[in-house]
Amino acid sequence: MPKKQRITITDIARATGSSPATVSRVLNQIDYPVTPALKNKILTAAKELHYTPNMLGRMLKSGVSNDIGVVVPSLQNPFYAETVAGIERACRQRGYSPIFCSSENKPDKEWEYVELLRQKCVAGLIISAVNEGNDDLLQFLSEERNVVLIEQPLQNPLCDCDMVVFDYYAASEMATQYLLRKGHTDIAYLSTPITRRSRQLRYSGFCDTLAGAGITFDESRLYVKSADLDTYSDGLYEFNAGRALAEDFLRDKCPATAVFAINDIVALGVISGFTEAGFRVPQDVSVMGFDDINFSAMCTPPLTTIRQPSFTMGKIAADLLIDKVDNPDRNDSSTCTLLKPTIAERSSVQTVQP
Amino acid sequence: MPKKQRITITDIARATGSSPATVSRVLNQIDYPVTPALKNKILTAAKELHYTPNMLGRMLKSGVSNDIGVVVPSLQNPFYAETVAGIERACRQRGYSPIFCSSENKPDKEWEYVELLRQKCVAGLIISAVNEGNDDLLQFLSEERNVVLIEQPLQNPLCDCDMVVFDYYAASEMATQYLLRKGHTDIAYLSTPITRRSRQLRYSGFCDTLAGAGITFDESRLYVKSADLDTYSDGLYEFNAGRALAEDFLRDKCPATAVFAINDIVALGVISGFTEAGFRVPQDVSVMGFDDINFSAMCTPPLTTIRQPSFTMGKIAADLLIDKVDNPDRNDSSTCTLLKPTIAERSSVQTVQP
DNA sequence: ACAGTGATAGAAAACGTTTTCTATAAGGGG
DNA sequence: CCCCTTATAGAAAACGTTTTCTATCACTGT
Repeated sequence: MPKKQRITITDIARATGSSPATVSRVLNQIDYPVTPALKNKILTAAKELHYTPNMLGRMLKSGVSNDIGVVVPSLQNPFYAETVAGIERACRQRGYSPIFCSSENKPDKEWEYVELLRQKCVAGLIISAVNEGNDDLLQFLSEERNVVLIEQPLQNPLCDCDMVVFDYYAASEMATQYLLRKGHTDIAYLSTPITRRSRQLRYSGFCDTLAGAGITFDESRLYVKSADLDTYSDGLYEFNAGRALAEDFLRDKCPATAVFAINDIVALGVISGFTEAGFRVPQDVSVMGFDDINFSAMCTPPLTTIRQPSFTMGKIAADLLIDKVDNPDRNDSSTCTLLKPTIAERSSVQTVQP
Repeated sequence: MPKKQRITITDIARATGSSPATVSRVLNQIDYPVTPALKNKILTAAKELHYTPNMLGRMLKSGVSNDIGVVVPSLQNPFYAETVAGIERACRQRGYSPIFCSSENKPDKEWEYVELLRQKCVAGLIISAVNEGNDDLLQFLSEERNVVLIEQPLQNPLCDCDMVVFDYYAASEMATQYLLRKGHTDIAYLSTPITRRSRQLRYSGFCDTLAGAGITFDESRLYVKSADLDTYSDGLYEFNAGRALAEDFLRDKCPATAVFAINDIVALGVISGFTEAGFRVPQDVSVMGFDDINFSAMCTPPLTTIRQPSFTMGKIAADLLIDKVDNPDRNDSSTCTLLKPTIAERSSVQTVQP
């Protein structure tokens, strides 16, 4: 802030008749002998002049800021909001500041932000990458040490960097098995386009589990509703897709006892569509969500869904990254943490009536 | 990032046999005569050496970063998530980067972040202040030029700084009038503790409007549920309060035809509580929300509520702030933008049956 | 008495920019 | 032929730190 005049370390040196070097040493509590008298004089001077250190100077000297760059698709999506909260928690605890950027799922924006953060000399970077991103990004991820990839692995196997990702396949397996256990053998899969890797994993986990139970998934039970990506705003885009999917489903005369939605927001849209058409959830049809965003516990009926520990993911990723940042000498090979899902059993899935 | 070795402006100067000064001038497209030949040589060198500017150096020189500090209570609360999205949009458009901090509604954290952001030499600050904050903060807000206060005004009238706030009183008036128009004369007010100024305004708007219609609000219809602030996590705290409030309300034998909730999340909790007890919304009791978070459109029944343009608020605040930052010479007096509410009429409020 | 040591503190360099100031050459007007 | 301007470009200072390198003491042990 361009105040009247900022107090610097040199001002304090002048005021106390000492030197910037000594002031710096005192203020940073560095292990260096300074007479208690002078030390006190400096400390009180700093206090009464209202000295605030200028991080810029410090950073320039050391070449690295104490910021952690974070690139996620959106801060409005509650799923990422939780992740980001976990990241912020870990960063603040350890003396770092996160800088958040919303890529809006656009590869070019994503890359733009990565470059911006690099210019700001962030100490490290956490990124939930748009599917394959761009080539520069892939190269960057492989070359750069202080990077952690979160949420989903990239498809490109070349890219080796630290990752903290969900076990989407296992999660989907778990959900499907739950539905089977509840007696559902006729399950529809409702989704927005299955493009991101995380979605492919979910879908195949679903199909494979059915197959394992001796059920071949009838492709006619796969409902996919595309939508204009330009209207992307995490607000209602997926919710509306869910409503449209519900319509399609009902137009086919409700051909299943349960519906597995690609995520909670779509599930909410589906429930909305069903309710509006006079179908009750779960009495007439069960709905299974995916993610367990906060609101899944708040809606009516509360959503039975797969819990992804997104806060934890953020926390772990940030802690891992900061460990690397704080120990620049250590040079372990990349790790890949796979986060296990749990089931949040609530009221939108019912045991099928014989 | 501590890469092998970062390319600096000096490297380019050396590579092209010129000087840092000239390189800087070329790269920043400053109006200064440089022979086209040299200019080109520098530009191509910069490109093939993969030069990335070091913002730190630039900032140190100018004394100000191109960051905008933002302090809000929470990034998980969808209300602030939207605000923050508006702020990010405006900042990026104009070449600034927002730095978000979650105060968690704690005055000491709030102040801590303000100080941190000052150390980072942010160009300006946007803050949604916890009620009265602390004294240092009040002084800071009055003294500092590049600050914009959002969401709610402070109680202390001394504090003059730019503001972009909601007209909570008018909003509450509007909601109450809507309920009256729908035939509700017996309205209960369900709230978490009415501490923040924004809540006091809402409550008095409600009471005054009733009084204006010749109805004196019976204090027994005011339900307030406190909760431990330590367990504050925007996730479920207010939702659970809403559920508890619903219980209290029903224990009193549902003494009103409509319920006005302090905000949408509480309203969702109230609806959840009602539904669980077998009361239908809106057939048995109407519920009016406040804020219009995204999920209010997604729940069942969709919530009738007061729309606060939170994205717009963020956008306006950021634009205003950046205007001031970009014109350091201009020195207008403080402005106060009052954002007008609208009503989001959905399905949780019914016309009262005669 | 004298070199060696430890305590204390300042001087100066460095980080990567931007900007002011100075320097060189070329050209034009007298 | 000299002075003044203009075009061009480098030198150097500056921003606020941190850190390395010196410098001055006052001791100690011999």
